[in-house]
Amino acid sequence: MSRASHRAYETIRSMILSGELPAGGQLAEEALAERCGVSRTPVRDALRRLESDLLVTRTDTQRSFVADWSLDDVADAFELRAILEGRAARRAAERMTEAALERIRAANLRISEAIHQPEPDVSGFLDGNRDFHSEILETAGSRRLSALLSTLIEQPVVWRTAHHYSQEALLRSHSEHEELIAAFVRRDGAWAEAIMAGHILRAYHAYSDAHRGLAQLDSSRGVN
Amino acid sequence: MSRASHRAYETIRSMILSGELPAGGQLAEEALAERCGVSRTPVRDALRRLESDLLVTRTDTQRSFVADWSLDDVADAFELRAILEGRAARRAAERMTEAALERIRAANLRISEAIHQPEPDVSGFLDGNRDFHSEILETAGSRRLSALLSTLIEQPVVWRTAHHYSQEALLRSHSEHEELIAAFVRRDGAWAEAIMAGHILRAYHAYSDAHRGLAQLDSSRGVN
DNA sequence: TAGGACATTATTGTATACAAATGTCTCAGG
DNA sequence: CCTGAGACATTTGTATACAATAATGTCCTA
Repeated sequence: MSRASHRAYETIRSMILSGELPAGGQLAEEALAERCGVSRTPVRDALRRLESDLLVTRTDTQRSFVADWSLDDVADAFELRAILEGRAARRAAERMTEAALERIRAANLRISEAIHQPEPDVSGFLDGNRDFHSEILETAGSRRLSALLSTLIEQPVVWRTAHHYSQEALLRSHSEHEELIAAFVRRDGAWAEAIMAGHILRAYHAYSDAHRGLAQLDSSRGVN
Repeated sequence: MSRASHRAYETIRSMILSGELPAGGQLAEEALAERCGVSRTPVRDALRRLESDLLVTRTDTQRSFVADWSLDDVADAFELRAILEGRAARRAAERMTEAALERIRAANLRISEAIHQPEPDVSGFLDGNRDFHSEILETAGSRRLSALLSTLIEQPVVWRTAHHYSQEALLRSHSEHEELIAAFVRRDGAWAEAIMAGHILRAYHAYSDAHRGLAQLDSSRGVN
């Protein structure tokens, strides 16, 4: 993707993920064009793409809005992710190479370094986590599966909540990754699939707990 | 979607599905614009959309080509479809209403009429089949699941091969639909999921058999 | 003749102008 | 006070011109 178009996509996307553009808010092409410093044409491109990522929705009259993720939608996405990423883990285990295994181990090592600190480095955790999962997806070797999962991984609400995960949840995540690696070492697809599905569903509940906590905080402050 | 843009999408899509635009062939925006009778702008829209449907691929230098589906890609897509559409059937069974059941029965009745003829009406079968599956998807009530499956359902090669299915395969499909309906009547999600997964995988082999037959025919004629 | 620099052509990207559609506000009439 | 028609403002869709980039061809040199 070319310069202006790419910039518009990245800019709008990060504004949505960060919450700078609030859920449910309208996205007018011209306003976005100005904020991105490009013309409407690349903005329209970006909106189409974000729509297929389900980060943006459109009304029947073609107005764009920041997608509003209800708790049910998030649960839905996690459920599908558990199924598909489980399948990816199975395929990855069956096709695992030493080189890929090494990269996966390295990613988990970075996670370990990020979380074993008095004040956990959440961004470091998220980066390592992304690498860990995307290496597995790569090894699974199915373009379709990658395409399907790409719309499920980045969710605005989840992203913003990550900074409130307990250290315990982060440690648990790391140790589940270790178990996954053990399954890869043994090339045991069924095992890898089971662990991965459980891993994702546990992550859902970690999110759900953190989110409930935040919602409570907000309501006691009269926010929202 | 608006007039010109929609027309471009439909036109290009049907040219790809019908094989009028051969797999691997380049898609130049201006040429397509002329054939669709619109300007490049809506054509670009359409290409982006077709790209997210995986009917079109792009090189790293932004040239568009008709996606070339290898046999492995098709197998891959069917495997994912079996998983996801199985899940959809489970959810549909759990949420089934009388009204939806009636629409599903009606779709299968249309299929029955289309195939119980000396010369089966394949287009009628395909239409009824599409309705049957989309009613189930609707009843499943997951926007995400619908979005994921939409990229898996229409595959050019499969589409073109459908006209060579044996009548036996069509009859079998119809009777599997009946069994699915029985699972819906009993609101038995697990049963529905199992039948649906089997149904899709059987459809894959029906395709694969028909395709192999065609390929043999082509090669004996020196085509391709 | 092979290979590489340059010019040429083809193709895509971006900006802009205008058309079409949608949304909003006002105000008259009930 | 409500309602709806119509004018006005806002927003999106489309066409087109031009810029930027990639592909192709040509000619020169070794």
